[in-house]
Amino acid sequence: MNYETKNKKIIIELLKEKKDSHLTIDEISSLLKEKGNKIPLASLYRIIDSFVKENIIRKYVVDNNSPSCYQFCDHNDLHNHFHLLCNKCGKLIHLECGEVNELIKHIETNHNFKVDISKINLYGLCSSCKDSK
Amino acid sequence: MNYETKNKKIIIELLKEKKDSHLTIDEISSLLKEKGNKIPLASLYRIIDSFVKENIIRKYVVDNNSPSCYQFCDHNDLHNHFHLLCNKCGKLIHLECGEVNELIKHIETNHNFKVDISKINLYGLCSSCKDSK
DNA sequence: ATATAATATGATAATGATTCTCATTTTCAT
DNA sequence: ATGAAAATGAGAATCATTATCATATTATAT
Repeated sequence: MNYETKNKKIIIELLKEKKDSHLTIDEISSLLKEKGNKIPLASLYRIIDSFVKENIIRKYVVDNNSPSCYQFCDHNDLHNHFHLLCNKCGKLIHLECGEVNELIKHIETNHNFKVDISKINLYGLCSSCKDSK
Repeated sequence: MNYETKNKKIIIELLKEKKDSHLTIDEISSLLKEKGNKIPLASLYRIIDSFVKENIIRKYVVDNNSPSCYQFCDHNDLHNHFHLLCNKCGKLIHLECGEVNELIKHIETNHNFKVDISKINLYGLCSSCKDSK
């Protein structure tokens, strides 16, 4: 793995520290600035994309004109992680749920398609919007 | 439903005709031009977004910097119908699979979120791309 | 059918996330 | 330590999508 450069180390440190949130590039940039590390956006994108390719960081594509989110990928707890998005209030809900693996396994064996769990976004109504309607 | 305006009728006609492919806004624009209908991009986006909101058209967000795809959504085949999209070759696979209902039911009862099955798109690798890698 | 209110349109500019360029700097293998 | 290879920083460029706003079309009430 390539943790070699100074920037890469700084970034991976931060993302490990914030492993419970999913951050946009801008948020990551701000957090780095707070710690005195000004890394330009272009570099951030480059470095984080390289981590994504190496499966060290996971990328969540929310929608086409909102920024993607990134999160440190602890292989122990992230493999059941996907997202629910409320169509009404826009809330993003992280779901840690093993049930999804049944479906993925089924699709892989019966329909011969390898589903990328990190890209799963299910749309619908969150608890509050469901009731308020 | 609002099929009322001339543009809306033209667009929905085209998308019904092409219901077996998923098209980007640019592709739709070109197809319309070929038929002698020049509808500006801004209008296309507006109209198609309204169809998406009405569940007449389905939107696929492929990745953040590639254009979204749109496809006519026939309510008659929507029961267990959702889509697989290959991240490598871009192929769109229609899947009629009841298994997904287990997951949806689970999420609704255990996580209190009402999933809209018509918006489910799963991303990953299709059979040929899976092997060719 | 006509007048008026409501909504849709078209043209264009603006936005904003992401990517590209390229000269300079840092890293790594020898 | 030295040269090749890769990473960096700064800024501009890209490009899908949205916003703006004056005009045109559609729907509603008389």
